[in-house]
Amino acid sequence: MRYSRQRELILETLKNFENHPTAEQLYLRVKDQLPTLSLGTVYRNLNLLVELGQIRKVESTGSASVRYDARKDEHCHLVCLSCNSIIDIDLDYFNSVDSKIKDEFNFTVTEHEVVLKGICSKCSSAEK
Amino acid sequence: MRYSRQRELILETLKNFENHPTAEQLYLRVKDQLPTLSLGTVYRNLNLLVELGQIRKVESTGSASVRYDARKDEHCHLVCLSCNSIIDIDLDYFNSVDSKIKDEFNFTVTEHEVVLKGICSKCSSAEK
DNA sequence: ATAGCTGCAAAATGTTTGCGCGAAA
DNA sequence: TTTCGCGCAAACATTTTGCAGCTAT
Repeated sequence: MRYSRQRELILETLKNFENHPTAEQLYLRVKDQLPTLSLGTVYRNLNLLVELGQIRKVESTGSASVRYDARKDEHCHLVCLSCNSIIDIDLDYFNSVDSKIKDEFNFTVTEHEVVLKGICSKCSSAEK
Repeated sequence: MRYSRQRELILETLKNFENHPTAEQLYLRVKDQLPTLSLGTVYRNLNLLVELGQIRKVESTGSASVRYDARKDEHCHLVCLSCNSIIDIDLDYFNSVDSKIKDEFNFTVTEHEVVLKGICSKCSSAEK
């Protein structure tokens, strides 16, 4: 794979993102530093980076578009139904589940997509 | 809500589906019995039934489109990466997780979206 | 020099919606 | 008779793709 400034900036910007942005949000922010950037390039590079295992997709967030996550390791997401923020949490809880599923269903788990939805602490204190 | 033959057939057909069909797949099958049916109606009714809690959406399956599930209660899905079949399993594993998350993050979990991907027993025996 | 990557625009895909008609109450 | 739901088609939103030119190697 050849170097490209676009890809470098896309990855860099994703890493520095406070949230888990959509392709569009990422596009807008990278565009500030590289105004000729096109949205197609963002999609192409995000797909590439996912294939390379350098970033991850976050699905099931309720939003229409896929969100991206610069964390490489598998983890869970808490999605706040009120403010739509996403909190990352570790996944140790599920280590035991895989072998149980292997025993019971003879199904070999290789990937976990876990999204728990609810109300975050900020929203639950604000909501009274 | 007013009765409609379309909605009745859509729900009925979903219940009898062997898989977890997409809106399109459901549309094609219901159309056999009601050839004037339109795809828009299928979407409208599926959304309605989800709101009423009579069916569920299955997201994160890797497929581009949402799949629907006639099971009303929360449960987990095992998605086979080889044959794309989806297996339903119960979710007792996670009951303990919610309170842990409440303690640790003060986040109140109300919905679980859990998809575990891997290789099903049929595919793992076929694949050698 | 020559792949490979980009920008652009068009296409593809999945889902929603406005409208006028027909059907349920 | 009065709504509500339908069929149809157009609109919409997101993502992918073909192509011609530019850029890293």
